[in-house]
Amino acid sequence: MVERQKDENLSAILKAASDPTRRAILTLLAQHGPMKVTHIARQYDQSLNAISKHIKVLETAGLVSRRTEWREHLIEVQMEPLSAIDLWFTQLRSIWALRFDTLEAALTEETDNDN
Amino acid sequence: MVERQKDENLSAILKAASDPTRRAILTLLAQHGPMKVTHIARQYDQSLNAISKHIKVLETAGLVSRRTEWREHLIEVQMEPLSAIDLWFTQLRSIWALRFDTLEAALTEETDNDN
DNA sequence: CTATCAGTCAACCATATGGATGAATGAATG
DNA sequence: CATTCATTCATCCATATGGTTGACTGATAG
Repeated sequence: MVERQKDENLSAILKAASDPTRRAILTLLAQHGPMKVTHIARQYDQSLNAISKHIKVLETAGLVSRRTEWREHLIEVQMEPLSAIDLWFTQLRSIWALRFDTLEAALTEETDNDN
Repeated sequence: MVERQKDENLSAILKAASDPTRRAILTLLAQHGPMKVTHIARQYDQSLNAISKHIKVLETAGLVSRRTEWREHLIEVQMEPLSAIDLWFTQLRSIWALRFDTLEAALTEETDNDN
């Protein structure tokens, strides 16, 4: 099913976002707009290669896109996939809320009790 | 500063949430309410120890709390810390939106002033 | 007294991750 | 032709992660 796929995507997105450097890159891109890899790398005191790898992780997760203009790669943040996190959170919260409704109903009915 | 602390928290939360098994545990707890470790473990075909470790990760991230009643540990989901993710996302999005405003402003100004 | 039970702790293992360094690529420029 | 430039690829390294199995703990049931 698509479910499994979605779950893997979500894992990738969350994992990609769980690194401080990568979050910083996303923020940077959000404020600066599309940037070259070198330009991004210059902002941090990590090697260009390290940044290049981080970008690839973000790209695999769909959090950034790459427009390659010969040797210059323009990296751009992609907000949309991040909403998968939002969706998951909302779902979880509604499951949680639902439980309270049921609990409340059970309490008012005062019928069952099995621990 | 507190900023650094918050950032580390966020990293921990996102990383904790990035594992499918751990997300499943959160969902389970959200619908069932507080559960014993053994009870949780019985739902998955991983060893009790593996689940115990997952729970500890969730606990460190603040995503679940533990009420120890002698040898029985009651694990309960904590929704509140998850909103840190929401907050981050919202901030990122607003930074992003801001850039568009500025860009738009710059463009209108440019058309006013130039040529 | 011994077995049982709920959990953690302690090793151990394979693989993933984040980082560094040193190629290699291939157009453009001198 | 040699250099420069922007990036990735290939290694290599240390540490983190997810999992397993096997003690250990300490009250209670038999």
